[in-house]
Amino acid sequence: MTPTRKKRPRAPRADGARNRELLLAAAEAEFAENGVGASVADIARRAGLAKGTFFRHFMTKDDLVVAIVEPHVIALAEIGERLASAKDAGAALLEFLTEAAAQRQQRDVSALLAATSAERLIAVRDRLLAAIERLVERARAARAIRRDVTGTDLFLIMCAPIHVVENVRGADPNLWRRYLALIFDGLRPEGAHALPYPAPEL
Amino acid sequence: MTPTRKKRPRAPRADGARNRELLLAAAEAEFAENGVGASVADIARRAGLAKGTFFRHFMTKDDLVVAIVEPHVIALAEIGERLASAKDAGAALLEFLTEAAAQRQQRDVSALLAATSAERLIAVRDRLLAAIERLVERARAARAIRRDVTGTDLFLIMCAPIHVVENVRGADPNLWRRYLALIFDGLRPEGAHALPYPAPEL
Amino acid sequence: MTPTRKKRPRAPRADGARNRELLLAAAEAEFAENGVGASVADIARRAGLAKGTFFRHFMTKDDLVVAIVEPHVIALAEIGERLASAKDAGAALLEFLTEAAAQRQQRDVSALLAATSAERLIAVRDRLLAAIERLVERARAARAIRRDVTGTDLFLIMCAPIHVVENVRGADPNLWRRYLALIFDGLRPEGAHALPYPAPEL
Amino acid sequence: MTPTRKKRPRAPRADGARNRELLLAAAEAEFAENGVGASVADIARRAGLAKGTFFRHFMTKDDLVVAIVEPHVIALAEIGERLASAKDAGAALLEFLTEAAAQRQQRDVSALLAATSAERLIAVRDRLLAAIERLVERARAARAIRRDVTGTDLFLIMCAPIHVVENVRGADPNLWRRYLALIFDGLRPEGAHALPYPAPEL
DNA sequence: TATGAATGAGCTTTCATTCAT
DNA sequence: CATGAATGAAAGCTCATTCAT
Repeated sequence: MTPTRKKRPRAPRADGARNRELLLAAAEAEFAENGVGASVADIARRAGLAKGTFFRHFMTKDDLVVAIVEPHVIALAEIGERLASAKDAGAALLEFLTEAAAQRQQRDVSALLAATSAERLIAVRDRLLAAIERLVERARAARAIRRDVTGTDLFLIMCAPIHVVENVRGADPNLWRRYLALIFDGLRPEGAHALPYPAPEL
Repeated sequence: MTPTRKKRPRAPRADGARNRELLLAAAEAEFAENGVGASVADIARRAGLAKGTFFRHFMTKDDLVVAIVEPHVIALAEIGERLASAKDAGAALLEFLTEAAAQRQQRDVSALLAATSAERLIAVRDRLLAAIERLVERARAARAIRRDVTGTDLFLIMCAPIHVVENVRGADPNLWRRYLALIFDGLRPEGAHALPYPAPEL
Repeated sequence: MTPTRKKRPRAPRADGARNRELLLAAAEAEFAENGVGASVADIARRAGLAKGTFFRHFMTKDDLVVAIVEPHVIALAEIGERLASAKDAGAALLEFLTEAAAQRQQRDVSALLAATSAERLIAVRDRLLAAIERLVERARAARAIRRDVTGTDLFLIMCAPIHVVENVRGADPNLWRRYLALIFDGLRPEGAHALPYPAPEL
Repeated sequence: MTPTRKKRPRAPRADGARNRELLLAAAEAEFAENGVGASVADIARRAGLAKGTFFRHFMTKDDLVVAIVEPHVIALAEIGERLASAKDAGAALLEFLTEAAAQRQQRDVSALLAATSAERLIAVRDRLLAAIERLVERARAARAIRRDVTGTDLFLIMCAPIHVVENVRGADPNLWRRYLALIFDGLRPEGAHALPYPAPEL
């Protein structure tokens, strides 16, 4: 009595929301392996869905990129917001940067972010920026970091540890921690030299 | 066999060497704007030449990438080699990094380097690496930088200032100097903290 | 990322299997007229389909050639196998050759066969070869053909009647029958002269 | 005092006629190796000349093909004409066919011939045809061949031995002699069966 | 709603042909 | 006259996107 309409097995009554997740997961994996150039066809296949289904969930490939980046940015903002009430402001900032880098072991948010005309991402970016700003202010007040670095500086430098390591083939997947430590030492007040050029606005 | 008909008046016959430069310049501009994915057609158009002309000068698109990157790397290596005999080893290293970043305002050597199956680039990369190694050793001996950073570290971190600034629209074209200064402060012995993970080999 | 704009109204959606046939037919016609060099674009146009559709059905132009040749070869092998049990072994061989030539009025299997890196065709070719071998043996045993011709000889000579006639413009489409008869007379025992060079192996 | 106008050595005062020969030889070699698809650039390079020079001597690539085929056809016609006065008419015809096949060990005249819109070749073809006609008549009169084969038949069948062997990789370069013998046996009066379809006109 | 066949612009590359030098 | 740089029309193939089913 269970009607079988299709010749081949289909995903067992997969509702829309589930498929969207499937696609996002597949895309994230595919982007990690092959970069943002990964084809929609490959993503759909990896998700076990048809190309048409992809375009039901994301009007363009660009939308997918946004949909991937956005929650990462939000998650990061939330981490920042949570750490804003930590006792040790310096440690909080370091932890934030660590989380930021750890989140995208794979391909970089900033790369994806650059791959899109991200009108929509600006809102969440600003939320992240605000969170970082707060962390930086507290760390500065606690003399944990030098006076002359701003939230924007941190926002920009946040991805550097991953970038630095990006093209090293066969490197330890935690290698970025080395460069985060190195860069973080540059943020400390000890041995700070005056910076040329003021911090930018975004 | 396959006849080719003409439509537009012929270009006024330019000198070959000049056209090669035109193409390199166009490619550099196009890569800067649209990444390495920029199409040969666009590059040729920007150079005011036909697609066929492109392939007279570069057998493959890959060859173009090599042709763009190689002299940059060589020039950098030469700068490094020259600075190896400077009196102030710390200042020499800083100057090297400054030159390195200044050279490619645009898209990054390391990205281009990654975009090619660069058998031929490995040779020049190793020359660059050797030059950096020397600068680092001398700076370390002069206590201008911390003991625990290696030439490889410098090689990897060298492009970071540009990367950091890459996606800031409408920023001061010298903004990277701010981040170079910040990162360089992290290399100094003062306030250095132990680094997790050893430096990688290339 | 790269948007695609539409211009002409969409084709009225045809069934996939049907389009594959359309493409095969178009290709066969195009190959017959212009040789294997005929372009994919022309084949698609002749089939009333877009280029992209071609590559959905045949991953490579080579695959198309295989797809065209293979069933012909198989059909021929089957004819040969069927005729192996005929009473008159000499008549059977002649009939086989007649069918072989009749099948490809157009461009030649052997030419197409040569145009491809036909890993996959070798299997069917061997099956055909085996069938021919059997026919030849029986005909030889029945003294219907001379002792010194082999299956390989027949395989090679099989296409000659078509070849001979290939470039005669405006000829009777059955003209090849004349040359098949002529060639077949050369295979008979009567008036056979010794052959220089042994038959080749394939 | 010997004026040196050029930077690089040039062909030592090569006059036009010589270059034409160079190009023809190069083309013949190139066609033999790579088929008629061989590129003008490769032919010119092999001749040690520039592409421009090629087009001074042959207005189109097609003209080259004609220029290559024509002398072959003429040579063949001359052989035929010479053999027309041989004593043994049957042997003369066989020798003619042998020479015909031997001449183009490499790529086939008929293939080249098919590759061109050979208005110009028709004249020489007719001369060849006439020569063959004479040979056939004499052979027929001498009862060396069957009554029902014509000069046109011979003209058409002339290339078959080469064709048959064309796609056999790694075969003895004289293998065609086997098939010429086989086919020639079919032309003999002994054991001749009636032919369906009359001989064509050209 | 999900599917996947169809689409066509675009990609890199080749090559006959032209023409400034 | 010879040269070889320049041209641009294909060619084979990919891929985001559309839409009939």
